[in-house]
Amino acid sequence: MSENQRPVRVRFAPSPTGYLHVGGARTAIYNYFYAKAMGGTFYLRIEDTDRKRYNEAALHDLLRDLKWLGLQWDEGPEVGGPYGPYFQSERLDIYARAVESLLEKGLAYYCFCTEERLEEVRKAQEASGQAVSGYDRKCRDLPLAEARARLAAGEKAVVRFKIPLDGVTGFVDQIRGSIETRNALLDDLVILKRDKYPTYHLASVVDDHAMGTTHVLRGDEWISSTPKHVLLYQALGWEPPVFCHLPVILAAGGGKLSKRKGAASVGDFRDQGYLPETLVNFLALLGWNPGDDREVMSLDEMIAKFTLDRINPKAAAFDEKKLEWMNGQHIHRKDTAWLAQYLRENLEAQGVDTASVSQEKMIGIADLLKTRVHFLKDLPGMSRYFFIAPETYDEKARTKAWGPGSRQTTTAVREQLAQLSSFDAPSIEQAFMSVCTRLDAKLGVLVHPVRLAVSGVAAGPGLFELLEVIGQAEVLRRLEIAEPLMG
RNA sequence: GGCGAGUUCGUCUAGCGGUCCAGGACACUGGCCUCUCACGCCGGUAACACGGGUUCGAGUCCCGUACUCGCUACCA
Repeated sequence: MSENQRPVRVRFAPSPTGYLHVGGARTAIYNYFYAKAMGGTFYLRIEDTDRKRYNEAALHDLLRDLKWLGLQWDEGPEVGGPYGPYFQSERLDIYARAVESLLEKGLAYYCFCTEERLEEVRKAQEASGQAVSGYDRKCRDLPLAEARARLAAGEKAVVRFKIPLDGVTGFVDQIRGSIETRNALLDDLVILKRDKYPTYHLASVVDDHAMGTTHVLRGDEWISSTPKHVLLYQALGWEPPVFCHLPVILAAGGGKLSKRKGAASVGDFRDQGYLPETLVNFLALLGWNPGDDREVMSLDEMIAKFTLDRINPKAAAFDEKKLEWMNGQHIHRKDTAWLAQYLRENLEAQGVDTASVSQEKMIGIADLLKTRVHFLKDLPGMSRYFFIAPETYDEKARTKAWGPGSRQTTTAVREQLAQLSSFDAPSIEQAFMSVCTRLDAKLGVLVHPVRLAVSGVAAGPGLFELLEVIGQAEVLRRLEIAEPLMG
C-alpha cells in the first residue's frame, strides 16, 4: 500500500484539561517536524468532548505554549482552515451522522445498561477470575426499532460499536511494525455517550478521516485501542491513516514526570529560564536522532533531517542536567544583538539605568558573558558590575587576592593605565606587561587584585576585555576606591 | 488477572548477522589552554536484562523468563 501521493496532513489533538506536558509537547514537535519535512500541513484540533474535565485556562495556556515553542499550526483555533471547525464540541452533528450510519448498518447498537449494572458485571467477572473482561454485550442484539421506541419513551442510552466476535485485527505501526489483536479480546466500546458527545475513539476516527489526516503520530498509550479504531474505519468504509505511536517520557529516576520531581509542563521550563529552542531540541532528541552525531540543532536543521524511521520505540528518561547544558549551548549560539537587547530590558529590573549605555557596550558585555551562563536570567545579575561599581567585595576572594603587596602593585597598574591614550584590550595588556617587567612580578599577581577591585568577584571574563568595556575613567576610579581596602 | 509495548554505559542514544574486546553526547573524572570562571580541545571510568535456540558467526533473528510502562472508563 503505497498511497503516499497524498500530501501529508498531520495533527496535534490535545484535550484541554491541564497544562501542556512535555510528553504532549514532544508529540506536537514530531507532528510539526513531519509536516514541515514533507511539505505538508500541521493542524491543531481541540478534543474537548469531555465536558467534565474541560478547562478554559488550559486551552489558553496550550495555545500560548505551542506558539512559544515555535510550533505554529497551519490550521486550527485562531487561524481557521478549510476543514473546520477545529473544536470537537462544535462537530457533534458530524459524529451523529457517523453513528447513525453505523446503527443503520447494524454495526452499532443502543445500550441501555446502567453504570451500576456495568459495575456489577465487572465485579462478577473479577470474582470468577474470568479471562475476558468488559461489557457482556447484553444489548447487542436488541432490535433497532425496539431501541428507538424505548428512546422515544424517554429512556437514555449510549451507542456501542459491535466488535466482530472472532477474527484478528492488526495494523502496521511505522516505528514498531505489525501489531495484531484477536477481536475476541476487544470490548464493544461506547462511541456515543449518554450526553450525546462522542468518545475519543469515535471522534478521533471520524475527524482524522474528515480532516484528511494521512499520519497519526500519538502517544503509545493508544496502541491497545488502535485495533478498535481500525475496525471503526472499516465499518465506516474508510481507509485508516498511517499510525505511529510515540514512547512516553519518564522522570529522571523512572516513573511519571511530575511537578514534584522538578518540572513537567512546558510552562514550568519556561519559568525556569529555558529557551524554547532548547526545549524543542532536547525533547526532539528524546526518542529521535538525526542519524549523525549532531545534537545542538536549530528547528530548521532538525526538520531537514527528520524522518519517522529514526524515532525510537523506547521510553526515555528526562535528564535535566543535559537540558541545562543544552540551554547554555543555545545561549552561546544566540545572536549577540539579541542578547544585548535582552540585557537592556532586564537590567531595568535590577535597578540599572541603561538608557545612556551604548548598544556597542551592551553587545560587548553580551559577548563576554554568553559562554558563562546556562540560563538567560543569570545574565543581568552577572553583568551588574559593568554598570555599577562594586559595593562589596567577595569575602573569600578578598582574603585570597588581596594580600600584602596588592596595594602597591595595583597602584602601579593604575598609574600605568592612566597613561594610556587608547583604552582597548591589547593596550591594556601591554600596560600590564610593562608593570610585570618593571616589578618583576607574574601577571597573576597583578591581575587578581585588580579584577576583584573592579568587579567585586573573583570569576569572570578575561580581565583586559573586561576593563576595556568598563572604560578607562571608571576603572581608574574603582581602583582608587579599592586600594585603601587592600591593607 | 488478561492483553499489548519496551529492555545497549547512571541518563539520552548509534548499532539494522561478521568492520563492535560496542561509537557519540550529558554527568563524573585526569590533563591542555589560561589572569580567574566559563568556553574550547585531548584523554579516562562506565552498557548489549537473563536463559535457551537459529547460524560458521548474534547487541543485531526466534522462543521463553524477569522487570518497566500502557490499556482493560459513558477520560483522553
